[in-house]
Amino acid sequence: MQNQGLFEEQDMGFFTTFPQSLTPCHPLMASHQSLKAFNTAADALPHSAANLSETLLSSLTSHKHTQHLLSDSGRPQLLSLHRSSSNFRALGEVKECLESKKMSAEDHLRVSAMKMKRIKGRRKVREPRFCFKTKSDVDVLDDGYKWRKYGQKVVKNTQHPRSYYRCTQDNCRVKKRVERLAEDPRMVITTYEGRHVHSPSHDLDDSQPPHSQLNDFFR
DNA sequence: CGTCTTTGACCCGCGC
DNA sequence: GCGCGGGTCAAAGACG
Repeated sequence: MQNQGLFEEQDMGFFTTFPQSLTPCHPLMASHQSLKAFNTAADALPHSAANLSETLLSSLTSHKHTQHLLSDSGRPQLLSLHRSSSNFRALGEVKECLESKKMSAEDHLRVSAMKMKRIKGRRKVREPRFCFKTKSDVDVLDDGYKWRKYGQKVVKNTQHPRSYYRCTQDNCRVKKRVERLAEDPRMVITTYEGRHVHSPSHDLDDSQPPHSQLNDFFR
């Protein structure tokens, strides 16, 4: 999907909930799924929401990690309980959400897509964004990339400030926003904006996909 | 000394 | 036009 001229790309969100006990790999794995779904969904624009939902669901079910879990759905062989449970939960929520079409603000998963909007008189391009909700004590989850904080703001009607981070890599304009849910301060909402043009900054353990694949998440 | 965080100021879009 | 609120900038300080 391209931003051309006077268009503004609007929000596309993909929320999911992860297990309470997190290790560095979990947000990364989860973001893999989210991004895969996100990228596919983004490519689906400007199709209808129904088409998008189908595309999103098929993307999730076709993803190899998910497929592995699905094929073993009776008695899954899991490399990591946390990682796989997050995959499972994400997929389950997508299905539930899409089938019931109940996507309230309380849902842990939210899928939305809107058409491109023409902006008159100014050039405004918004990077693709996606976000997810995590139950965690720490605000900043280790997603393999290095971030520098460049701002903090108290958002109206919330008692917790929102933090703004930029990827420290040169020429990489990816940003992320971190805030705590007003209704449940244990939940951290992380919003990524843009796509990385490089690999994660530190190595991951053997159970992780190779860097080329990781890099592909944000391409 | 280099890097990162903090934080007040500033910018800009939007609603009234 | 004005005020509000979200997002960003940048100077100063903290830290290793």
